Amino acid sequence: MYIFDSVKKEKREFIPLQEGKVSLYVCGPTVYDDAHLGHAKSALVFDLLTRVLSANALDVTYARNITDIDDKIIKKAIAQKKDIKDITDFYTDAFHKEMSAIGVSRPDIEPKATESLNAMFEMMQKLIDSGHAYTTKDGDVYFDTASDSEYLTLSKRVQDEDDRQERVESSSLKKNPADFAMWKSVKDGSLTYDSPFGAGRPGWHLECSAMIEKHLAKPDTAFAVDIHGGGADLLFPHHENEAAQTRCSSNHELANYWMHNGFVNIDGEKMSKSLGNSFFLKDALKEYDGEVLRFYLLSTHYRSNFNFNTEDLATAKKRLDKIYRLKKRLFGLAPNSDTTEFQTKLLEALSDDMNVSTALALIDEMLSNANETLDTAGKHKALKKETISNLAYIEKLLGFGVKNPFEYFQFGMDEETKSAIATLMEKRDTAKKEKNFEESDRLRDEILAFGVSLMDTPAGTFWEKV
RNA sequence: GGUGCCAUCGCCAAGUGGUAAGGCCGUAGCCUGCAAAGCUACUAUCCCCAGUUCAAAUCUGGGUGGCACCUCCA
Repeated sequence: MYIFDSVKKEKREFIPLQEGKVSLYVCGPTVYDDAHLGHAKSALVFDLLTRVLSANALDVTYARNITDIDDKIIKKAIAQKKDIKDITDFYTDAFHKEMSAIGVSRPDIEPKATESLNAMFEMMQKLIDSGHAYTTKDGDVYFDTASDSEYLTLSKRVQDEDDRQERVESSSLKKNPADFAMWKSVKDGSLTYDSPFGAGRPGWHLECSAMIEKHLAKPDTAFAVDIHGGGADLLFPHHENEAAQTRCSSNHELANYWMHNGFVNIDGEKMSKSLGNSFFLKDALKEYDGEVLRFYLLSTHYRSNFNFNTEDLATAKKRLDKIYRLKKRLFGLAPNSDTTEFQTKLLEALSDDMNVSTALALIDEMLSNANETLDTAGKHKALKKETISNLAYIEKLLGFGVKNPFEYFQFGMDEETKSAIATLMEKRDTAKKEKNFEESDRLRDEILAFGVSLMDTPAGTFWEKV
């Protein structure tokens, strides 16, 4: 298994801290709004990673946090006159449902900020005690970046006087403009959390470091976790700050391997809330099967920037369709348990820093071979079983082709339409048997008008939604 | 301004020193009552310039053009 380490900037062979085991931590969503395609991409990438690691006989412990304490949440709660928990519960639930729709499994551990406060307090106290953090007279707690000689080594930034962090966190009580808040005291009372440092709320970076320490870190290893992942934008300042907190409060560095996934852009522009061009997952799921979105978002290498457009999405669907058509041809057969050469190669491709492109090329090749064999020598039972087993392997490893193939091709069609189509198909069948092709073609046109395509096969006639 | 990434067929996209995977689209053919699906065949020398090397899309230098981060952000 090879992983591109985005801090060392090179592909490295993956060697776990503990033999046979992997700890993976990924920065999850802040639950104050609907998930967009970018959240989906990130979740998908690390979902695939866990599958590939597992297929390499590694026992993966995967944690992804839910940030349910945040200024934006508080702001929304005030604006909508709701409880914070109502908002965070709502979006957490929506997130889970949408992730499930694109085939993303739940992580093994899903810590919430609200449930990790004690771990955060502990870490803060350690940092204060060791001189890496300080309290201001306003009651804020800041991380003292000057106290960490390794600060900025992660993102390889150069500290300059024009540091932009100053612009935003302009508290004059900070020792250094680069210092970041671990605890922000709030005086108004209502929407705060109690702590040994007074009422307030934690800084965003703190929760990840604290959760990792609490849920994943082993005391005697050089790194808290094997792999830490997240979106490319998180490298600085988020991961830099996380790394500093962990480094200064424990005896290990944060992660042995860092993985950052590329961005999803729309029409060449970054999708972001401030630009107002977010494409929400829930909207995409109304129009497309979640698995199509999964296939599309995963079809480009995870580190590349991804430019979303519906034409490419349609192309991705066509490719996924081919998997399902083969599945349809072999429907009802049970797989055998042999490991085929195809499966070995597929895993090999994905084990090379998740080279999905090569994997897809292998799949297309397998699909062609199988179809060709089925066209010419349709009776070969062993070959059919082998193909089914290959398809099952693709399902397991990539999550493609997991649905019933007939239902897959009927995505979004209501029962009324389906039965109307069925009626017309019966009539067409009768006309065909009577060799009344004029009538059968007329009926076909009528069926096609429902936005489906029709295919006559030896096993009968099937329709697919276009 | 600082830092970093990228530039491969009409489109999407692998390949990171040994002579360009795959998909979509297109064309031709097989199959089909006709279609659809499936199958077969055909289509690029890798942004530009210079250099290193027996050999470069792949390394180095210089251009040009995109993009990202430096502020909450997947």
